[in-house]
Amino acid sequence: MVSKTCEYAIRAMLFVAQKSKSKTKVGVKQIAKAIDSPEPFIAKILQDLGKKGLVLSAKGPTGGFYLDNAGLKKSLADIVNAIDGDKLFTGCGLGLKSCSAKMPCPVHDEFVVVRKQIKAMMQNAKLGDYNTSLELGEKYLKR
Amino acid sequence: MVSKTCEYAIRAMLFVAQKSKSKTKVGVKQIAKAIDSPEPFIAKILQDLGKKGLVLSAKGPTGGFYLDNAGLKKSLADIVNAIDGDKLFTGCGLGLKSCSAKMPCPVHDEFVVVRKQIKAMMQNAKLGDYNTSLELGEKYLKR
DNA sequence: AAAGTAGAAGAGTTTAAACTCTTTTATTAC
DNA sequence: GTAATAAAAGAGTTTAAACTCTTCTACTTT
Repeated sequence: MVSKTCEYAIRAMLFVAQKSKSKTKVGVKQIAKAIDSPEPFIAKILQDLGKKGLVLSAKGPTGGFYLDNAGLKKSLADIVNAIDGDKLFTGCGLGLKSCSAKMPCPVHDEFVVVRKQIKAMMQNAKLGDYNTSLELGEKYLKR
Repeated sequence: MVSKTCEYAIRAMLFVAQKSKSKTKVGVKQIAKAIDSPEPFIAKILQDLGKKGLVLSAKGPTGGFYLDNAGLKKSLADIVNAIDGDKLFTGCGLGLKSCSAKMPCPVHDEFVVVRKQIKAMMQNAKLGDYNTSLELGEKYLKR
């Protein structure tokens, strides 16, 4: 559905979101541990997301990654778009370049419906929405 | 959503299905041309599908791949399952191994809904269902 | 039976995603 | 201002998916 890179990105961002609620910045090491991912790899991903304005960071001691209130309102769709592009939301289900309403692949209509639902679901899911359930230990970011 | 291999597989099978309606067997060369895919690669894929009982084949002159009536009733879900496995239908949206109702990732519930829809859509889409629209040139398998 | 066609099988190459390592630069605490 | 800390940046490696090539085997037509 989404790339592995994107999966790591979402999990990392959900963790950063959780910590940002209490104004805490988190380092790469802490994030990697929390989501069980290769440390240098998640560093790369977060740098990329930082460049694209989806996460804030501070260097030096007490530094780390964090989100402001605007950042907490970003959606999963924003992350997916930043990492994987909009292929998931708009691409053809059978990989055809020119697939469209005018020149549809056999399953075009069916896929349009499903893709719309995926997009809506991901646009509706905001990074800040999961803080409480993560805090309560009802939801997990690793294993 | 599905692997490129799987996209080729579905397109090839839809083409074979179309030709099988008129009891015609089609060779790899013809299939590759019809769906615009690398010929040796689609050969591999079809061999694999043949081994798994999803397509029939005959060697020698006038040979090729074809489907019987049972084969025409196979669904896209069957193809996806044979090539990509059931990851798309049952895997975790964030890549967690142990994600389940008991130990859910943050987006578990949302993904369960969407996956169910994808599965239903693909189970409902049978290989033989598209013969007429392909014949009429309303739907396309390449470009 | 011979010739030609077509799939089967296995090994091999290419490419892109996934992941790692090293060096640099910025910031803060002391 | 110095030392420690943490992210930024770039280059490099590994792995798996995507794709290719060659040889073999089976079948059908003449």
